Amino acid sequence: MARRPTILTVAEKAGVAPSTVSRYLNEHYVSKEVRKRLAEVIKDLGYSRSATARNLVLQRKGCIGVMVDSTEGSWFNQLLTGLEEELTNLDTSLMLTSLELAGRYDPAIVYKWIHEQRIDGLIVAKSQRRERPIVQAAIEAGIPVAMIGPFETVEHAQIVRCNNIDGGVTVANHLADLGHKRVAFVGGPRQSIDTRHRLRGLQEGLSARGIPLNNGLISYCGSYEAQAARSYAEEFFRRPRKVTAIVVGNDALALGFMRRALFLGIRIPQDLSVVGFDNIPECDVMWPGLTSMAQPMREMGREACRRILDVIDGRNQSQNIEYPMTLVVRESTGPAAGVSPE
Amino acid sequence: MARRPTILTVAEKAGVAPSTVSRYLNEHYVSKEVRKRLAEVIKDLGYSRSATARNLVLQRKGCIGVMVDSTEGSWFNQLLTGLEEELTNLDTSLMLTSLELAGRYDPAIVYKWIHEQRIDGLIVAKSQRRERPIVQAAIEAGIPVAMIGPFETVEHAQIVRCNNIDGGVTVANHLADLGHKRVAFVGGPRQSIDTRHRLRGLQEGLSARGIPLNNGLISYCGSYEAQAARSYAEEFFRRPRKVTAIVVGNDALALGFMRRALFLGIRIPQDLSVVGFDNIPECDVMWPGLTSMAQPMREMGREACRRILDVIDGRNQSQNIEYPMTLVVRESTGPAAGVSPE
DNA sequence: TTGTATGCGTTATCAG
DNA sequence: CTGATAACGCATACAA
Repeated sequence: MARRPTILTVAEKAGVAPSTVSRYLNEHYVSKEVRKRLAEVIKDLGYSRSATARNLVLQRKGCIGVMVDSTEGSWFNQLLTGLEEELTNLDTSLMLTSLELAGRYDPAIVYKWIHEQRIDGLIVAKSQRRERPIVQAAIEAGIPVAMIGPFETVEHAQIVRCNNIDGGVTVANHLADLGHKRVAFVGGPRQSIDTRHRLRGLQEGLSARGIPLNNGLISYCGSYEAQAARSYAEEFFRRPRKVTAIVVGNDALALGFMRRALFLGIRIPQDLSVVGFDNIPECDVMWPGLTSMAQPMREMGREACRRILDVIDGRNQSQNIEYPMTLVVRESTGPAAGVSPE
Repeated sequence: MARRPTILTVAEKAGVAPSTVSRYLNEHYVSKEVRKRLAEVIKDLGYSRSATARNLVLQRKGCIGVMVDSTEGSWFNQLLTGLEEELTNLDTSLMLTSLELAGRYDPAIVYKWIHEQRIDGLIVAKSQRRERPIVQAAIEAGIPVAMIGPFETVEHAQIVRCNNIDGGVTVANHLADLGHKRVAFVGGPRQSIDTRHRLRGLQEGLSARGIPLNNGLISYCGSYEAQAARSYAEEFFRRPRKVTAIVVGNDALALGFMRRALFLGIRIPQDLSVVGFDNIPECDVMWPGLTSMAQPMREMGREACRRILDVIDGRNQSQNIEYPMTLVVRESTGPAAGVSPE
């Protein structure tokens, strides 16, 4: 098999210097004729430049790292689609790690990436507070960082998130429109910025419609794991509460909650309407389907990539961006009827 | 910020030649004393070798491509975890593409990878027949290929799959143990090797227990999309069929089937037991949970990586490997009671 | 506008 | 066993 053509092969065949070819490739100044000739030769030869060599001289890795709590869960899946789309365009590869690979929390891999300079940038998906030191380390090492839906805001990092407050308001209006007067909220971790914003929006929205959401109706699961919501549901249905709808911190929790509710024979939405956040694909798997506020995960993933690469290429970039959420109505919400659970 | 140390820095500080350091790094012959000295210097300096430079001289890319029908769906998610674990160890990055990114079928990206020599190896997850030309192109280009659960067998590729026949037998026994005498099967595409093997195992297993599974009880959805199973369920429940259990080609289909069944008011498993294959996480989201035959996706992903890299490194590798499946019993299967649906 | 020369950090070949 | 030296394929400063 013949060796694949290099920049020298092209230069020779076109009768120009290698550096001219390089300039052409990088869209620097080249005379019109030469440009045309090169275009032809390159097509003839089927030439394409070596990313490896290019990265070597540019001191790059051609690879960005993606760090996530857990790759399980569809939240990440959708994000990945966006990353994939953008990185493929940009001819950059990916290193992936979930921090809970071996079942326990182990950020060592990411530290290794940082120290060994394996990555050109770091994307942190849904970070928690405990990941803060890693993010700091990356920033201090000069590695551009983008955070998607972070637990808390971080300086010197690109932040990509949703407008969870508006999302909460939208949910409030949806429920109010259906005639609900007594609504409960159960969040994930109490400190989670997402949970807090969603709650705040919900409160504002309900309040504007004359519906109170006082502390007695607010509680937290302590985590975003479905299991936590199942336990919570157990307790929720044990003691009678006069609510006709419940808003849950995210879909994973909402689905866990619903599952237990169905197990207990609760009818959804006749006895209780349920709303989640994130619009993960599982919302559609369940019967009844879960009404949810969607994040444009795919677009957010793409944006995070673009920003990272902008920073790498020296194009500066504003720090924050917020996407709107959109309501996806399914079967888990319906008109308020009786008071439930009884 | 100081430039990071290179092999030259190390060589100088240790008073040896760069080539000696290289040999040390690659575990070639080096005297004991020198080895010890180098170990120290390297630790002192915090040196780590540049993957880019190494790849350049070794004519590698340090990246393997992963191609999948669709990254949506948890089947892939679990696989990814395995890939991630192994690639991180091996210091190799990833390029990912689903063939249906833009909603339509577009294998152009993979052809580009192959042509531009962007990847050292290709992992094909759950290929369909239409992907055959791409796989062939990769093989002809000399790129090692590993296929996970392929639609059909391919020469010169590493094949990693499950023993679906035994899996079918296990399902048969599970249902027979529960007292089911009339069992139906609904597969994905009729030609899918997975569907065929699962059916064959099921037939063998049932037959051994004296339960017939004749053609009248066998049908196909034509695809592995949940939507297809919903339509199928619609029809299935329209005309009375005297079966107490149904085995579905995979979990995505089984969940779609169940969803429609629940919508129609069928009680699972009292009226009908349902079994799927793959054990995707959604099995646990649903109520009732779906009984399913699990594939060790994570391990299969790791194995595929290892094989690819073995081939790259010149270590030959046998071609096929088959993993056992394990039964995960949830709530969707129960004792055969009446005859359903009525 | 284009060509020349040099370096990016490794590995491999071949003497010593 | 170890040390020079030549690639690997490209980008850039500088000279022309």
